[in-house]
Amino acid sequence: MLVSPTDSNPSACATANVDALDFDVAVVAAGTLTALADPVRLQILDLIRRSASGAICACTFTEPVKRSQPTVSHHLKVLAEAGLVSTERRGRWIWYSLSDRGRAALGAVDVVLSPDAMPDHAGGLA
Amino acid sequence: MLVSPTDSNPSACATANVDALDFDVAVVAAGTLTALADPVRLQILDLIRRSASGAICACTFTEPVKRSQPTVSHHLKVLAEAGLVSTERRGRWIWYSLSDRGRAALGAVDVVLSPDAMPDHAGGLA
DNA sequence: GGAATATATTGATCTTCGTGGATATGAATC
DNA sequence: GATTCATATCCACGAAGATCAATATATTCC
Repeated sequence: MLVSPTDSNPSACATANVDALDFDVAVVAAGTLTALADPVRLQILDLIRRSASGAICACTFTEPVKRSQPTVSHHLKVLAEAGLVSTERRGRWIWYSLSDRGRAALGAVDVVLSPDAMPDHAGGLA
Repeated sequence: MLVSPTDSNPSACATANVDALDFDVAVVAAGTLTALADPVRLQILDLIRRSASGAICACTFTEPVKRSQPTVSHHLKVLAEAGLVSTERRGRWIWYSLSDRGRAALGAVDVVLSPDAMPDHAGGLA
């Protein structure tokens, strides 16, 4: 617990007697957040979530997100490496769906952007 | 809604008839997530949350996060510009506390890293 | 006012990342 | 096997960010 002598000695700064969150744990968390922290990837995740069957073939993304095929492929790889999406081959195409972590992460993003937390915006991502 | 002809014509790829999430909205969301997506900043936010009074003076961070004073100042600025922390001058020092958005965001990070969403880790940040 | 000190800014370096053209890989169809 | 096509990889470039030494700014105390 941190020392916070606000009353006894208001002019003195508190000394930290607490260790910070373990750096390696923080790195893992930051890694997942980095995978989420890109507008195109958020668009991709949102497209998957709003899909009828819960899965979308990779070829579907380029048009709505207005990015080239290599760029989309790159973003899909980042999302897959972060464990946010899973893939399944169907014939000639590869279909992407949200993993459990991806669903939880997207829900968390909604919380961060909810009206309560963000008065200047309406609703979450959708 | 996306077209997903899995049964009627399994060999054909679905055509997207849906617009992606508005790019500007996605940029705002990604901005908040970018502010969160750094291990040192997660450590800082966690230190504030675990503090006794809910506020910590800036001078407290350098030691536990093992970064220089300018680096800590930079991270605090990023967090403040993202609206995740708020500041208050107390005499010679500046105290940082979590804003409502910051509290919500940290809670969301916990969700993302919860055992359910992340089987290979125990508990959230704390 | 001047010294001391807490915090912010500047400048520079190094790394990471988003992007797309060109190309490679791989699976399916004929 | 050859062709077709969906996806991935390679390569290069520009932008953004993390870091810290040096310095500036600002506030308090004497």
